Amino acid sequence: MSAAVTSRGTAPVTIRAMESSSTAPGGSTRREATRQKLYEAAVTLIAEQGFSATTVDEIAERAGVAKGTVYYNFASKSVLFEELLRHGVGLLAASLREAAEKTARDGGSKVDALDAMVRAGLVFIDRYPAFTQLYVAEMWRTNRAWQSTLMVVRQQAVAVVEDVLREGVEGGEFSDEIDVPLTASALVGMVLVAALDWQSFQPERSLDDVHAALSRLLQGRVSGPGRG
Amino acid sequence: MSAAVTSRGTAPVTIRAMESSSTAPGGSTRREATRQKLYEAAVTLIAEQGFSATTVDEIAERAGVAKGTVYYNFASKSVLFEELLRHGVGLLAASLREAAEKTARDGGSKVDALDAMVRAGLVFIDRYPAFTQLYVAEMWRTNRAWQSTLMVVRQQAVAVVEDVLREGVEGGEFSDEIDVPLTASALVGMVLVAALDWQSFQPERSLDDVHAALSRLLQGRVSGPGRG
DNA sequence: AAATTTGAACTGACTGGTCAGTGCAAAAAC
DNA sequence: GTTTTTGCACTGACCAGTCAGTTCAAATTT
Repeated sequence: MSAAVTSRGTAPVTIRAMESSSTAPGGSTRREATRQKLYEAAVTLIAEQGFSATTVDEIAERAGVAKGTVYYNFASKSVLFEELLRHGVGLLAASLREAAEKTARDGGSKVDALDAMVRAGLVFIDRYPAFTQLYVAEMWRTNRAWQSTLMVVRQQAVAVVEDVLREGVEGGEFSDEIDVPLTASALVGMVLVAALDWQSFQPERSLDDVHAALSRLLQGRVSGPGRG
Repeated sequence: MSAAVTSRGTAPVTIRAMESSSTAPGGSTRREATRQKLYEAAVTLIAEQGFSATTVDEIAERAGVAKGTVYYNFASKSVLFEELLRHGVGLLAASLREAAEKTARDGGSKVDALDAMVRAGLVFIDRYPAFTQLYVAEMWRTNRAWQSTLMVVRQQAVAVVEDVLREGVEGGEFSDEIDVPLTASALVGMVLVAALDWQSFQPERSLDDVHAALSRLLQGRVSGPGRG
C-alpha cells in the first residue's frame, strides 16, 4: 500500500484540487468529467455503507467506468475519498461565507448573519445529503488515514461561524461571556442533526418550515405561551 | 451461515440476554463477564475504525479472548454490534429520564429539566465517548443490517426530550408554535456535537464549563453585551 | 474425600471467499 | 499521435465464520 502509484508511467495522479486542464479556456476536460462521476458515485455509496464496506468495483460500476479508470484518476481508494472530502467541504464553506457576507452587505445584524448561515447550511445538506452523512460518520473517528484532512476541512467551515460570533461579541451584539468555539460547535450540531433527522424521518417537509423552527430556537423565541 | 451451530451438540449459543447460570444464586456468570469484555473491546475499536474496518480477530485480541469465544457468545459480528447498541442507548435513555424526573420532583421548571438533561447527556458522553462516536457514525447511514435497531434505539432517547418539550408547551411554559420533534433533534444535535468537539479538541476543559456554555445558549442568554 | 463424569465455556488452526491494487494490449476520444 | 479509457485476468493479503478438540469447576459416584 505504501509505494502508491509511480509505476504505471503515464498518469499524473497528483492530489491537486482542480483545474490544470490543457490550455483550454473553459477548463472542464474529459478527465474532469470522469472524476466528477467518480465523486458522485463514491459519495453515495460511502454514505450508505461506509468507506471500508464500499468496494472500488462498486464505485466504478456505479460511475459507469472501468476499474482501471479509477486508478488512472486517483492513486488509491483513500486518496479518492480525501479529495472528495476536500471538494465537498470547500463548497460548504464557500456557501456559508457567502451567506454571512451578503447579510453584512445588506446591513443585517449578526443574528441575521447566523440565521442566513443556518439557512445556507440547510440548503447545502438538502442538496448534498450523502456528503453530509459521510462527513458526520467520519468526523469524530480517530486513527484514520484522512484524520488530518478532516481537521483542516472542519476548521474551514466552523471558522466561518466563529468569525461571525466573534464579530458579534466585539460589536456588542452578543454577550462577551459566550464561549465562541463551543457555541459555534453547538450551532453547527444543531443544524446538522436537525437537518439529518429531517432528511431521514420527515423528508416531505419544506426547507422553509425547518428553517423557521431552527430560527425560533436560535433566537430564543421558545419560552412563553401564545406566540412566544 | 444460516444453520448456526446445532452440530456441536453441547453449546446453546442462543441469543438470550442473561442469567441461566448453573444454579448459583448471585447470577453473574463467567459468560456475562466475557460478554462485557467483548463489549468494551468492540466499542473502542469500532468507534475508532468503523464497523467494517474492525475485525473480529482484533476484538477478540483486545478482549483477551480467543476468536471462537466471540462466536460462542454472539451469533455474528453484526449481532455483537446490535446488542452493544441496545446496551449503550439503554443506559443513555435511563440517564436522561432520571434527570428529567428528578427535576420534576424538585419542582423545577421545564427549562430546568432540559438543562438537567443537557448535563446528563454531557456526563454520558464524557463517560462513554467511544460509544457516542460510534452512535453518531452509524445513525444516519442507510442500507445497513442494524438500521431498524438504530431507529428504535434513537427514538428511545429522543422521546425523552420530546416529552419534556411537549409538557412544557401544554403547561404554557414554551410557545405552542415550537416544532417539538425538530426542536428535540436540534437540542440533541447541539449537545452531541458540542460534546464531541469538546472531547476531540479541548479535552482538558471541565464538564461544568461546557455545561455553562450550553446553558447560556439554551436559555437564549446570548444576545446583549456585558453580562448578556 | 478421592475418583470419575459432565458439559458449558473456550481455543486456535483452518477454509472459502472477497477485495485492493496491478499489468497490459487494444480501443476510443481528442 | 497523445491522452484517456476499457476489459479482464491475476495476485496476495485479509477476514468472517467453522469445528474438532481442550479446559476446568461443579456434580455425582464410590
